[in-house]
Amino acid sequence: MSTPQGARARARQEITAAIKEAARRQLAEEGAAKLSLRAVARELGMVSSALYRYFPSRDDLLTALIIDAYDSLGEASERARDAASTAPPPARWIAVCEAVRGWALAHPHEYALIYGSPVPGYSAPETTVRAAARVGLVLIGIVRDGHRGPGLAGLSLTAGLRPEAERMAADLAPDLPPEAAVALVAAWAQLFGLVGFEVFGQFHRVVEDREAFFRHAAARLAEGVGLNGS
Amino acid sequence: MSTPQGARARARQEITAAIKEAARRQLAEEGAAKLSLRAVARELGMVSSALYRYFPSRDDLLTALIIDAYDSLGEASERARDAASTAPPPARWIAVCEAVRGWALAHPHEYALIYGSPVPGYSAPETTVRAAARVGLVLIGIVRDGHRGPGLAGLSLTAGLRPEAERMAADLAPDLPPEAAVALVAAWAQLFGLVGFEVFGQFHRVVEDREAFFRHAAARLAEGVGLNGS
DNA sequence: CAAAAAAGAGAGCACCGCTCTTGCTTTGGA
DNA sequence: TCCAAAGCAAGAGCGGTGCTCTCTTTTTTG
Repeated sequence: MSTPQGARARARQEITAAIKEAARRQLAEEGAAKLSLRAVARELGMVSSALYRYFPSRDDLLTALIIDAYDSLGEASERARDAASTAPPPARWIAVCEAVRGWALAHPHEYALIYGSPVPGYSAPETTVRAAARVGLVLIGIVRDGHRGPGLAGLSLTAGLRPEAERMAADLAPDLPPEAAVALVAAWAQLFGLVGFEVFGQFHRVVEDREAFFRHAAARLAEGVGLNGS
Repeated sequence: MSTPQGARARARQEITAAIKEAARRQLAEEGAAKLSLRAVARELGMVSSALYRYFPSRDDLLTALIIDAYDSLGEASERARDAASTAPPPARWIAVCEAVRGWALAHPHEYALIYGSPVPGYSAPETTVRAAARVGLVLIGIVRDGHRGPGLAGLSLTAGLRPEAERMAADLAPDLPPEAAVALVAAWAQLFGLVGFEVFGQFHRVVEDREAFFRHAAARLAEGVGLNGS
C-alpha cells in the first residue's frame, strides 16, 4: 500500500540503474570488449542469470550505455553552449568543440563506444539515433545564429553537389543556405576526426601541445562553416 | 637437405600466412570482436593449441592483421598518388583522399581495426607506428610538391601555437612552413573523420550522395592545406 | 647417428553469454 | 480476504572462448 507506483517498480528502476552504473565503471576500466555480464552480476552480489531480467542480452546492456553516453556528451555540449551564450558565434563554436574534446578525453572508453567501431553487430536502434543528434543540434544552432548576423563568408559548392546540398539543408536547417549545410556536416565529421585521433592515440609523437593544436583547428573549422573569425 | 633455407622454415612461413589469411576472412565477415583463434584453427584443420606456436596470443594475431591493414591502406594511397602523378597537386590530393575512402569502404572491419577503437589493450608496438605512417607520408609529399609551386594561400596560425607548429614542421617536413605542417596534420585527422563517419554509419539519413559530398569535402581540405584550387 | 629443437595433439582450467527449471515473493482481481 | 498470476532470484548446465601444460612425433643440427 505504501508507495503509489508500487515498491517493485521502484526497486526495478534502482536495480537497473545499479547495473548500468557497475557496467559503466567496468567499461571505463577495461573497455567494451572486456565488459562481462557475469562480472557485473558478481559486483552486485547477484547471480548472472538474474541480470537477464533487466537486460535481455549483453548487447542490450551495451546499447543502454551507448544511449547514456550520447546523452552525457550532448549535455556537456549544451552546457558549454549555454555558458558561452553571450559570446559571439565563433567563440561559442570553439567552446562547444572544446567541450566535446574534454568529454572525450575524460571518458575515452565511452567515446570509443559511440564514435569508434560499432561493437554490437550492426544494429542502430532508433532511440540511439535521437540521442546521437544532440551534439549536432547544438552545432546547427550556433551556425544558424552566426548566419543571422554578418552572413556567410566564402562558402562554395562543387558543381554536382547542389541537389544533395539542397536536400541536406531542407532536412537539417531549412533556414540555412545549402552551402552552409554541407560545410556544417563536413565540419561535424571533421571535429570528431580531430577528437578521435587524439583519444585513440594517433597523435602520439606527432602533436605535443594538443590543447593549442585543437583550439587552432576548431577555430579554422568555425571559419569553414562561415563563422567569420571574431 | 633439399631446400637451402630449410623446408621447415618455409613451411612455417606458409602456415603463418594461412593463419593470417583465415583470420582476415573471419575478420571481414564477423568483425574483430568475433575473431576466434579456435575457429581459425578449425578452419585450417589443426588443433587450437598448435596455433600458439605461430602467434603467442590472440592479440598478437590481431596486431599482425593491424600491420597488414596499415600496409594495405598505405599501398592503396601510394597507388592513387602514382596514378595521378601528372595531375596538379590539388587533384592528386583529392585522388589520394578518395583512395583512402575507397579502401575503407571496401574493408570496413579492417578500417575499424586500425582507426576505430584500439582493441588490443592499449599497446602500440613500434612496428605498428611505422606502418601507420605510410598514408601520412603520401599526404606530406603532395603538400610539399604543392608548396614548391605557387606557394601557400591564406594559412594562418593562432598566437600560442607557433612553438608547437615549428616543432611539428621540424619533425614532419623541415622544408614546409610551420603553418602548413599544422594545417596538414589537422587535415589528416579530418580526412579520417569524414571517412570514419561514413564507414561507421554516422551519415545514415544525413548524407545521401556520399560520393559527391566526400569529393567536395576533400577539395576543401586541399584548400585548407594551402593547395589552391586547381 | 644421436642430441636438440620445433611442431602437433590432447586434456584441462577458468571464464564467457545464455537458457531452463525450481522455488519464493509481490501484486492485483474475485 | 484469499488465491491465482506475474515477477524475480538462484542454481545447474550447455557450448563456446583464450590459454597452459604434458606428451609424442618429426625435423634439424653437431
